[in-house]
Amino acid sequence: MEKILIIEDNDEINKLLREMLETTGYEVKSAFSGPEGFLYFDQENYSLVLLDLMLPGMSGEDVLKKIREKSSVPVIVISAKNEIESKLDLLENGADDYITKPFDVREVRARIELQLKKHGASGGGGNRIVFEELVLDKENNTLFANDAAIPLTKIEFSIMELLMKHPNKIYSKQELYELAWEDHYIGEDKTVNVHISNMRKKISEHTKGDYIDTVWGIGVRLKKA
Amino acid sequence: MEKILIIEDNDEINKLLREMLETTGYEVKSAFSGPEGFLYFDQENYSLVLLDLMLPGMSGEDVLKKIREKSSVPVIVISAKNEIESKLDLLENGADDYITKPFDVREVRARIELQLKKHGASGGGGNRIVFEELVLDKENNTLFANDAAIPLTKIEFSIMELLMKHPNKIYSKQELYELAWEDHYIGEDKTVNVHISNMRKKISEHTKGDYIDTVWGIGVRLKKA
DNA sequence: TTCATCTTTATATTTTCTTTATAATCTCTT
DNA sequence: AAGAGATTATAAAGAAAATATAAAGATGAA
Repeated sequence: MEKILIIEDNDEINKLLREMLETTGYEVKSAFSGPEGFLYFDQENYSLVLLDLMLPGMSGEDVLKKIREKSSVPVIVISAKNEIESKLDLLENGADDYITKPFDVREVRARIELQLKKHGASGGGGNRIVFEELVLDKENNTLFANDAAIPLTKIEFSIMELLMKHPNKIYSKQELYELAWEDHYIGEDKTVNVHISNMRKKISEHTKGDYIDTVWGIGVRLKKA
Repeated sequence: MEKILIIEDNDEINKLLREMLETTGYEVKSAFSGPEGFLYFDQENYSLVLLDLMLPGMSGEDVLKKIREKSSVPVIVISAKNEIESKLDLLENGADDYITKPFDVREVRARIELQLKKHGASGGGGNRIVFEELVLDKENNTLFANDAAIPLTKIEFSIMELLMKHPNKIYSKQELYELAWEDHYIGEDKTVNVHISNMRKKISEHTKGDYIDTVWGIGVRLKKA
């Protein structure tokens, strides 16, 4: 189901949007400040963001900028009429469309559907998997720990993807090898060990523990730090 | 001076738009039927077209189609609310934006200014995409870095356009090949590499870094220098 | 033809992957 | 609880794969 993130500090407007979108069949998350919105954005994989410009904590412009550092998710800016005219370059800086207050909810819905259609067609839906403070971002081939970007190589990414898709599930080295390499297991588990070791090193530079847990004699899994 | 063509059969709305635009400083031509509008369009070079959907003589959709056979001038569609929802694909078929009736004239003005800005403010032609200090100008097949003009070849332009449309998104060489060449991937990535190499050379003559970032084993993307 | 662009070829460079060697850790037995 | 044997960890070297770039050849339009 399409998930939409609303970042809007006005309670009533937030609720209005939320109800309209839920009725239409979207899953909705509401945030009421800039930092809160960005936090949510980081934790889940949204199909679209509705973003107010005047926000407490962090301005909408800054939220947009931070979102754009990681993702090309469609963002529709909401703002007062007089604001928008001076903010035209927002659309050059990453917003996909804008809507002025006061708005008609049907108008909002139409523009959301348009953006979703556009982005769905061009195949640009960046997938993310989240586990605790780790976010695996397919669009960037990058693992984020808190806000630090940890670039992963192709194989590292494949392994991490498996582990994060099913946290706590134990993968044998044979499974990891066959799934990440898409090849048959020849009895060589040394390679897998080296990759895991390298990842641990990278991850623990940015977090307390590395999240990769060895289950002796069985395999590895993703586990709370 | 920017010339705007209004194609709208309702006398009052036409007049309202016309007066607002003239006050704002545009030169305006009013048409009241589909064929009339297209006739005017053919005779002069407009910077933007405001197009009603319900028109006598020829539907707005058809007018848009005929305009698009000749020109990429920005077109903003105006229509009743209930109409627009079923016409979302209009924007995929050539419209650049839409406005629903009843509208606020300031809203119309803002969207017109946005489109003019996007389309390069001059004449009726090309789009511009901006990323950091890079500006890609569709009209001249040219990339501007700061103010230096970097001429791009056709294929170079296609690749750059893709990269700039979704900064940070990683494109595999296969994607680049298929999208820029509009052809199927035969397993030849060497060509793509050569083009990217050539572009890097051109770009870095005028900037600190080239903005093209290689993600080893995955693809390339546009990234902050 | 001539010019510019595109593709191919060949070689250099860079990054990643695997192997090797050695150290550390765990389990199990006594 | 100590030690053997097996398993895993890590660093570093070597092999393999992917990419960069220059230059030659092919293509196609004016």
